[in-house]
Amino acid sequence: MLAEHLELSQTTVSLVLNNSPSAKSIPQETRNRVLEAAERLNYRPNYFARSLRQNRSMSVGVLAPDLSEGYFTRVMSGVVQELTAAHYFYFTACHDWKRELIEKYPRMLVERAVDGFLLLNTSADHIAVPIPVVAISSHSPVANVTNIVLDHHLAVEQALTHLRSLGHRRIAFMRGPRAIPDSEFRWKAIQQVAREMNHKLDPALVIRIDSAGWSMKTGYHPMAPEIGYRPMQALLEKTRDFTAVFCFNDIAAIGAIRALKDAGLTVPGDVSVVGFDDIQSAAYSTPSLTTVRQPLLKMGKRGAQVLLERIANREKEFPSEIVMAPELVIRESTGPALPDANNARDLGKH
Amino acid sequence: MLAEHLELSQTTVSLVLNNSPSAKSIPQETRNRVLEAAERLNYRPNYFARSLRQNRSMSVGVLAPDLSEGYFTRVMSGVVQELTAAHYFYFTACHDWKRELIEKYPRMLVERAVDGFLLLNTSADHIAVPIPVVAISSHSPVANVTNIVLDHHLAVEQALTHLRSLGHRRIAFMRGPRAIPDSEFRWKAIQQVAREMNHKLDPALVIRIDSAGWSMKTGYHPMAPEIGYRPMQALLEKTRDFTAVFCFNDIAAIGAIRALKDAGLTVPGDVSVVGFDDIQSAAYSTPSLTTVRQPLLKMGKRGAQVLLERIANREKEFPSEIVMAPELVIRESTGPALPDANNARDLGKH
DNA sequence: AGCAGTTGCAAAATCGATTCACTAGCCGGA
DNA sequence: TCCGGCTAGTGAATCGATTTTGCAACTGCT
Repeated sequence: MLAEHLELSQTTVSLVLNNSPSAKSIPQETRNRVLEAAERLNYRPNYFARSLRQNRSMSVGVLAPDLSEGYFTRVMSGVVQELTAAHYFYFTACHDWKRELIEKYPRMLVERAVDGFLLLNTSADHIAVPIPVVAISSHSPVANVTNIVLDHHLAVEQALTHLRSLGHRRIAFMRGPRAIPDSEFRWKAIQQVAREMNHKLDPALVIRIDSAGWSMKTGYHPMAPEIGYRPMQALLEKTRDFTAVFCFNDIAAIGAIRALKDAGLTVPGDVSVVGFDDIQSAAYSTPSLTTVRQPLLKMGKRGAQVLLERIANREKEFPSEIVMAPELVIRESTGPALPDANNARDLGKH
Repeated sequence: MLAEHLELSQTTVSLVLNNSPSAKSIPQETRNRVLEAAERLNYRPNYFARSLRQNRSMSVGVLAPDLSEGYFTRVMSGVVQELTAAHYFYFTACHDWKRELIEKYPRMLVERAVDGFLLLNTSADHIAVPIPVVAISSHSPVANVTNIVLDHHLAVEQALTHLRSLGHRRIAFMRGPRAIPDSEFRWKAIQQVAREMNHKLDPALVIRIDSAGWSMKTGYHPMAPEIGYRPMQALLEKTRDFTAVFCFNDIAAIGAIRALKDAGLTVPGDVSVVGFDDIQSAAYSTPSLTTVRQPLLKMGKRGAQVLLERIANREKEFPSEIVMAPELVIRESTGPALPDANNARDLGKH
């Protein structure tokens, strides 16, 4: 503010520059003088001083497992659109699925005085902060947290309806890693929808991404199709009595397809594969993936919007859950079931 | 600090908590009293007040084109390791190759009082900020900027030596997008190494990622193999008189491979393909990619280290360039050249 | 003229730390 | 005794804004 000492008091300058309502008594001519001087001297208010007084940082913390391409990028691109429009910036912290970091980073960011918190794919259960929180793809009914979730029931319904209408009855299901909040939720939806559709769920056809000594904590990389390759390989060793598989996400689907090919099966000829998310490469892999698209961009935007509203109005009540609709994208990896083709081959081996 | 008014003066408390050297005259017993009270009351110094006084924010700005999986993730994971160890956080800003944003974001972040700047894959040319800057994969000799670069001469040498030792002589080269600083640098290296190795560069076999009305500004997505598919397709329409192609990056290589397959050629049977970067999926695509690995993690770590040093010591002189060594990773996408095989087929068409 | 209400601005408090300048008390040596 | 130096702190300035309070001058109304 020193620069302005040439003319008026700090008060006046502050009122004018912030276009404060109580500055209505200041005549246009004085305003112009101030604005012109600020422009000329390239005046920028000190961020710390302002934040100290107003007690807000105009920034939020984003807590995510990692910076993976598929999920993170897409969601963040929606988030950033909203934040930028509101003149907000964000700190990113990746917890790498480590419990210790999941608890430490929120504390550190609160000390950094972030105005709010955005959780991506991370359970809000163990996060206790005195600021607004919005969790995307988490399902914890925690007080003061708004969850932005996908309608998994609808998602599963779309996938299953598609597969069954192609004649598939023996369908394998791939469950997600325990650490990802959606995993359990998706599985519950699968069970319920199967019941509703009178579809028989065979426990022998259920595989897990993080089974058998393989978990997020040991060398998990979200972009590694390995997460789908291994469980599919394991399944194929036990049985080939299925004509379709519903994968936990697109990366896993790509890995599963490779495992199927390596086992001498064709996709979608012998086995149809459905992915989840619709990441960019889903359209580009061979065969291109039929997949349940999550409106990730929209989820990011909505999440950021709600967070900003919560920040602006800390008293108001906000919904604890906002549900978004998925959309089935049909591409090359699904096709009609060859009736009992696999079954026959399987029997032929005996 | 109010809480501490129970006992001592602000000064004392501050000295003790910061373990300041001038606190040597404070007896251990008093120290303990202060520390114990701070612990008990869960005291956290106000970030703004402290930053205002000390005039540093303990955070840096990261300017990148986008949040793509391949490059960004890998580099940032190195960066974050160093920043976290030094108790720094970072703001991310993605300029999406828009000149306007490339100039705007640095200004905004300087107003946010970041202590330094990290540029990823972004030219430092148009960035004028009064704080330390480290640019990773930029080659602009700008004052006060340290560039962390790859040894492109060595990189090209490794790739070319590999291909030539497999018998390849007719090699196509894919140039990168103009907007990416490495593109021009890589191309210069290719020209020079070719000269040194007596390798004939045929202009008819040089293709560009952003040729023909396709640039970063129109729908570019770093994860879209399309960036390699289109130029390869265009090349194949003109000639098939080549046995290998050296792609600008792995994503483009994956796209190029798909274009080759769609044209009825096999990889590496008919054409060998070399990528660049060694992103995660390079090892998982079919065929797995032979590629020049950039030590991205190390580049990120080194970049962050230098930036932190520059911040800690604003006067000292720092090198304007730090060069890192690449490493050729040989996988399935390259193989021996079939002597004149493609040539023959090409002639056969006439 | 007298009083209320508005206009146009300034002084000073405030936000919560860090840091500079000082001092009271005590001890030891000249 | 007197001075210097050490111990164990304290008081006040400072960082740079925002915000509260105050107040003189003017305007308008009766």
